[in-house]
Amino acid sequence: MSKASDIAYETIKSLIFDSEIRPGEQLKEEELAEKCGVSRTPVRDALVRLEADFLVEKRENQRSFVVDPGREDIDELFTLRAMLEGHAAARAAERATPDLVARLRECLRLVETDQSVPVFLEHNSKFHRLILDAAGSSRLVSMLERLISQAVLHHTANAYSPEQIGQSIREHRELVEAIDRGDAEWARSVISGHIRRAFHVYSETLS
Amino acid sequence: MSKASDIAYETIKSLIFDSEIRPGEQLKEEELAEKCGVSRTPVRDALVRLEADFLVEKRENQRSFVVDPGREDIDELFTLRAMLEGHAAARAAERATPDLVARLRECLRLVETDQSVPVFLEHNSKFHRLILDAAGSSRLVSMLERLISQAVLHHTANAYSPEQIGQSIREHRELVEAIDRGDAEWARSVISGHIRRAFHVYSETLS
DNA sequence: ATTTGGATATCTGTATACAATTATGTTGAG
DNA sequence: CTCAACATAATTGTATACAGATATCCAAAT
Repeated sequence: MSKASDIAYETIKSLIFDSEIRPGEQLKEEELAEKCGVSRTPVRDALVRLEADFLVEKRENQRSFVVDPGREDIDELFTLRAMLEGHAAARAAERATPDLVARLRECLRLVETDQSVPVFLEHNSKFHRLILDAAGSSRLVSMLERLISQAVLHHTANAYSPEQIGQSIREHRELVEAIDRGDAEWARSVISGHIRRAFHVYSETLS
Repeated sequence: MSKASDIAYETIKSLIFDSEIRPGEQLKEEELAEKCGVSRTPVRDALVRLEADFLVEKRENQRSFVVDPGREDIDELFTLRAMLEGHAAARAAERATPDLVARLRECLRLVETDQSVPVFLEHNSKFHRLILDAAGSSRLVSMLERLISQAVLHHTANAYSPEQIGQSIREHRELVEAIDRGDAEWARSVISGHIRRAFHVYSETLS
């Protein structure tokens, strides 16, 4: 997409992620246009895209709102993610190259040397991204991107404990081994469990 | 969405499904605007939505084209659909109500009395739609809608022979039984197989 | 014949004006 | 005081104009 349209898209997305616009809140085109420094036209483009990302919903009265997923939605979200990402991992294992494995290991190594939360979060998403790309299915990639951006929405500042980070890293390590050996089903199982566990960690911060 | 925007969306979609615009062909906004009887603005809206549906792609040179999925893409498409629709069927089985089962049976009955291709097609999609709605997950619904809206899948249906229609109906009947008994895994297996089979039917029309 | 340069045409991106729709506030009747 | 009906404001939808980008074509040079 073009410049102004992209600016609008990224800016609005950031506003949502940084909770400067809260779930359930209304999005007014003119207001957003001003904040983004562009006209309403690219803002409308961005809103349509954000709708496809499940980040914004347009209600019957034609107004746009930031989505506010309920507990049920979040459960379903993680389930779908586990399923799709499991599929991605399986495919990645089938098509694994030495280069991919090397990159994954590098990613792991960086987290292991510094297990602080921000470093972990950064390399965590990088790790998942590598696997996703390795699956080599553009549709799968965009579907998962949309789901993941949803999950992040409610859970930006999640408090991972050191033990939980340790467990995550162990799971990642196991996943790399599964991929390295080309064992698709092993890879699928590991990552499904990994995501289900993440769901429960998240669940507890809710209640 | 609004009137003109919806008209553009539906019209362009039809043009693609009816092969009046072929895969790989360029979509020119002004040309489409004229065909739809609206201005370029709602056409652009429609194009962004069609992009999210994986029906249209915008290349680096900023031009829009009808997607032309390769054999690999189509395989992946059916795989994803089998996975997601399997999940939908499993959920539907878990939450099955007598009303849902009755509706599914009614749908079946109508096809059994008249096994012609058009009647089959209509009730086929209605059948799948019922299950999808029964799964009760809005994200799952829209993800599947996007996958199903692929032109390929539409063209598949026309290739069904009487025996294949018969087989499809038998599978549907089995699915209803699985749902009626609340057996999620049975439902998942039946529909996965159902879709994988559809893939091979389609595959043969290709070569 | 092939390539390079640039003029021209085509298409897309954005802003803006105005129309249509939806929300809000106010007044008056019961 | 409550509610309906209307007037007014706020917001979204669409068309259009123009600017910017990309493609196309043709001529001149090698």
